[in-house]
Amino acid sequence: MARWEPDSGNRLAQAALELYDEHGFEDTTVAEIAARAGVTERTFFRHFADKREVLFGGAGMLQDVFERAIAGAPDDASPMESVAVALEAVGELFVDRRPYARQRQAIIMSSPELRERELIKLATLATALAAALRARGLREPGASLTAEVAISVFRVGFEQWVDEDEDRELTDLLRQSLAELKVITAAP
Amino acid sequence: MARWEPDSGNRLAQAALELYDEHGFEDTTVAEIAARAGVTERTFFRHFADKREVLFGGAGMLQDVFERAIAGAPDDASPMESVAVALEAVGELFVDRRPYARQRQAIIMSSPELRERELIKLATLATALAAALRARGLREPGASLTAEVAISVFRVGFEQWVDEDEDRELTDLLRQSLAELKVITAAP
DNA sequence: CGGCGTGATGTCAGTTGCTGACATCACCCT
DNA sequence: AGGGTGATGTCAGCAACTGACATCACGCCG
Repeated sequence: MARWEPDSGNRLAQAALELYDEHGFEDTTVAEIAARAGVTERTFFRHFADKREVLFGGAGMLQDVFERAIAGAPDDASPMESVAVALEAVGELFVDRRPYARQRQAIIMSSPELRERELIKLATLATALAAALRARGLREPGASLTAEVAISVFRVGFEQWVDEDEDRELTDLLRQSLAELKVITAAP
Repeated sequence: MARWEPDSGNRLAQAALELYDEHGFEDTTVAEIAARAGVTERTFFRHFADKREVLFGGAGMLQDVFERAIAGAPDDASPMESVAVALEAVGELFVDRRPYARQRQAIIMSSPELRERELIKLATLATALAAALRARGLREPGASLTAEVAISVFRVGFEQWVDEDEDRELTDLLRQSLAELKVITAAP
């Protein structure tokens, strides 16, 4: 018999999500999370760098999909075309995830500390995208600018998807957000 | 005679800047900052919400200039034209400030915690810009998208200005960054 | 089969960021 | 002259995080 229940990392993440939802982020203590997961506070900090990080386990996957899509776009695709390709791929990633995304987003938006963490994750993502675009031959500052813009389009579309009541697909909203951007920047 | 030396807020900000520069952000303690400024730790927290905030006193002014410029742009200016106007105004704000901006930026970039704070300041700024654009009649999601893009252009230009060795004006780099954006989004 | 390294966890003590409650006292206004 | 006020000091305390060391099931190797 195992000395401890397995999967303590996931149990901690689940417990944290529940408690942040029930009592709010600031009013839940790491000790409470650990207790609900059946481990020690120290164990929490062995799995997650800090109290915020426990909500951002999926960031790596998002970045992977984004990077791979950029790298895999047709060789002759323009920067904006490769962004469009990437946004399609990312849209797929969230299919059927709206309830979870909504709960998580509500928690994040309720706490400035968590918003900060979310922002740095997106900024890191933008940095990775810029590198992927440079690998395709795009130069600075165009690469960074394109990457930033891609993230902006993603963010605006994503927030709409999470907030709105209708059941439009994320992919649709991302396409629409991108189209809107082109209209705006094309105007004199 | 005054009971205490005046201007403790500024003294604290100055002491913090020095110490963050000398020993690094993580390795300086609020007690040290307070000691150098000749006050108590408690007084530090009366002036600044936390250890990071002491570096961001200027954020309010930046936001003011941005908002006023958007609001003051010609009535018939397109969204991108009002962004251009705002970037001009903001460029002026930093004239002769490069040494300070450089030192501060080096400190911020050296610490993830400080980068997070910087990002949320820019995000707040973007929110304010979106509101200013809506006040001019622009609708969502165009307003948010335009605001985000304006911040991206600012950020990319600003970082170039801080990093590069030549002595180009911030205004020039912002104009160039904006032009680059238009090229990118205009391509198919 | 038995010892032995290993990895995940527990235990404990300590530092630091940050907060609430209350005291002090120069200054200003009346 | 007296009372109010604002900026500061003092103190106690919680919670986030860290380093050092102990424990012990498991699996490998001889």
